Amino acid sequence: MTSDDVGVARSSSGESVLTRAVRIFEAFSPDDPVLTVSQISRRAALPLATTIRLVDELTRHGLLARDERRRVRIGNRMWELAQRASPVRTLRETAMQFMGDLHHVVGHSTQLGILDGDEVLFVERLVAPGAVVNITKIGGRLPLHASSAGLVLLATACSEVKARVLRGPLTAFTPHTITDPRTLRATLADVSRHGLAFCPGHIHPDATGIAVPVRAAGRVVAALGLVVPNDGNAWSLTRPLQLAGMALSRALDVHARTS
Amino acid sequence: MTSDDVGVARSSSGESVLTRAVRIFEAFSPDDPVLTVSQISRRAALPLATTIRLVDELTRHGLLARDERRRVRIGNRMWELAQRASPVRTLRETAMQFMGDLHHVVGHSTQLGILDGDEVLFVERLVAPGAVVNITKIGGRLPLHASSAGLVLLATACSEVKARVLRGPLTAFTPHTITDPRTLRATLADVSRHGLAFCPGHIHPDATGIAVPVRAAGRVVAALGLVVPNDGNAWSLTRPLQLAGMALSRALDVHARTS
DNA sequence: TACGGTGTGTCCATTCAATGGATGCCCCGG
DNA sequence: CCGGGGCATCCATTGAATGGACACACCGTA
Repeated sequence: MTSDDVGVARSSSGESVLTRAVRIFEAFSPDDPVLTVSQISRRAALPLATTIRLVDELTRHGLLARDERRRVRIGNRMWELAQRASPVRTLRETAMQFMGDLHHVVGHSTQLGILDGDEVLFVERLVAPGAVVNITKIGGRLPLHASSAGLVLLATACSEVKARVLRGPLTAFTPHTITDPRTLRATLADVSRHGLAFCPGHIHPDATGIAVPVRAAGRVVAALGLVVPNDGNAWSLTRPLQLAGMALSRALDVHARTS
Repeated sequence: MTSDDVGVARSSSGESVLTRAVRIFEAFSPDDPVLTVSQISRRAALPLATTIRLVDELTRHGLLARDERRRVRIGNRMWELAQRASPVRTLRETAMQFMGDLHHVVGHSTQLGILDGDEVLFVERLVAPGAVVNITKIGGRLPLHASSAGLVLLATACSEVKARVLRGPLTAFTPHTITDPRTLRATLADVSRHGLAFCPGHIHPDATGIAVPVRAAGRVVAALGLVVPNDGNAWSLTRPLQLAGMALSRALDVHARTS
């Protein structure tokens, strides 16, 4: 075992290729969209030789791409495959015009989120130039209990998700973040009743999040939200937001009926 | 061989797992966003057992998702990974406002395409309600020689791509599609000189495509285009389009400098 | 009730694609 | 000239992946 262990490979570490591929993709982030193979190897905790082979193959498939310096970035084909048939696509496509209108009228950051896992996944965002701080990003996530969009989605989520979130740790972003399960449960009832979530300072002290449900065929499929300054005027924006949410919901129904 | 060949598996057909996974994703299309495992198995030409195993694992990673009837669709995580660090994201994000403005002013379908492989890949589109026929889709592709956006991108593409397209078959969509390599070469020179591609009826008899280059740091990174009715008014829309293209180019430069 | 068709999922002996340490190359800064 | 980092290839080893057979569930028809 120790004597003539010149042996080459003691084979794998018990992971599937797909797992490793996903880890490679996860190595990228908005802050590091371009990586060297070595960086990927370290971040994904994969042997260098293995990383090189996988990156090579993913590149051949167009899921990754390499620039002139042989650095690696995510390939356009990846985007294309994801875009092609994802439910996100149709939602985004019809939502955009309404978001544009809303953004134009209220002049604040507008965003659209869906429930994925136990988080909100933001699929579209229109930023107001010089707007309040907004940590949301397209493709970004926020916990369900802390964000206005999250509360809207959680209020109509299935009981398993509700139970998990109510049980799980309710991490605080600010002193105003809801961290008590009983408060959360009461808030959810409120949100359900009014069809509106109003979250002053829950995520950032200077920002208020407001969100309304977006329905398709009666079921809540997304949350449409605004991020506005944390002043007394926030409430006046709830009406336009609600109208926009209703308009989008109607458009989704029409779209579904004609296609 | 025939007698006791009760043997189970004669193992693989010499394909990597990743190749198969990509084929599974390619089985989906905008027209069939939801498939059964059997359908995937047939379309991807994979044994059923293998398909089930791979679909299972991809689902565990969130790259695929299954509905209540156990049918399969592309998962949100796929979209998220692609979105996160793809160059498409930043381009789309800054382009959107300018596309919105342009769309608002001219009132026709507006689209943004990039060069990927030897085709245009459209990354964003704003449709005019009741507009001319427009076969482009977000995430859709068109050949370089036939579309206005394609000509803009081809005019500034590297010589290898140019050579391949000029050599390759130039398929016709209508009698107006450019199919002669010499005409194509001349047109490309024109497009380069004027910074504009004007394609009446090249793709559809009733539609005119117009496109201008979008530059970042001097290099052409995308093509901004309009699809308008095939009447005499099309030319009057070139000026606004050119302005929008220039505005977007400037915004990309500023964005690059500040980030 | 029986029956064919279709979609789904599990089992498991077989085996080849995947593995990763070793080696060497190139480039850069000291 | 040397050390360090990134990149890439080689190749003996092996376990993850394979896919035919089997079994179950469902549905409309005979």
